[in-house]
Amino acid sequence: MTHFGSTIREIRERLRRDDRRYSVRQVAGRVGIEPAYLSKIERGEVAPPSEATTVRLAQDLGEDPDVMLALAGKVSTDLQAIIRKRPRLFADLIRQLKEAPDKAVLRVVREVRDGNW
Amino acid sequence: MTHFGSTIREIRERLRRDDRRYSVRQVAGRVGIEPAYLSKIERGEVAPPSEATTVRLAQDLGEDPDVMLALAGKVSTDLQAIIRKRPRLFADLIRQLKEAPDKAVLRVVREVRDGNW
DNA sequence: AAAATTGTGTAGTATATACGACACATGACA
DNA sequence: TGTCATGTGTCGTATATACTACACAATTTT
Repeated sequence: MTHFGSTIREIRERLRRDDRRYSVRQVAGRVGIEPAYLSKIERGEVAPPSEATTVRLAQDLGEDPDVMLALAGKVSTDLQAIIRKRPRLFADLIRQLKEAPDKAVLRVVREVRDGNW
Repeated sequence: MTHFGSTIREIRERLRRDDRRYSVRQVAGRVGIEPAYLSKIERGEVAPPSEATTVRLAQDLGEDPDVMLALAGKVSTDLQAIIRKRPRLFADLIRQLKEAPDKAVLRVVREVRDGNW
């Protein structure tokens, strides 16, 4: 569950192998947090950071914010806002898709993107 | 935004007109919170309660938990868990459906329910 | 008229969230 | 060999979350 920290650490260390700008200190500096805090996050000594910090961290490491938020046990507030506007509709849809294979979900995504409405 | 409290109050008072069991005290009793707390919630003096309490409250008042959670500014954790398992997929889908009319979303729900996969 | 029920004001609490500041030993490097 | 950067340990804090406990005046019920 505290998969978040170790994942961040792996990604950062991989990037660091050929770019010195990915030390704990430098990443923390760019992301706007204390190095000691990032260190603790990576070792799972503290809970994953806030949504905003997680997103900035994901961006700095070139990762997908939604994926990183998921690892942090969160769902981005903009997605939540969309759901909250039509709760019944989206609740049904999401529960419906719970067991559906990726393929089926992807097909739905494409269908909607191609605007069949 | 603190639409939540007034909505609860209206629903409860409506039910109360022909059922004495829907006083602040009795509802609070069944839901498992202090009457004073429910009173404050209804008047928007405090923030909406936790997810668990909101759901019990919705059930007691015969309302849809997802809708009540939405009014409380929340999205139920079980929906979030589904999203977090496949963040990219669901993030795409939901953002895709943001502007889609209810009709289109409903069609998708039915399509999936009828198991075209 | 007594008893019970109503809603609400006041005050306080326990736990979680989300960090910052500083110091320090170790290792790299020039 | 001195300087600089590295990661991390310790301690503290501000704010939010989610309530409880008690009391009390007003109304309702019996």
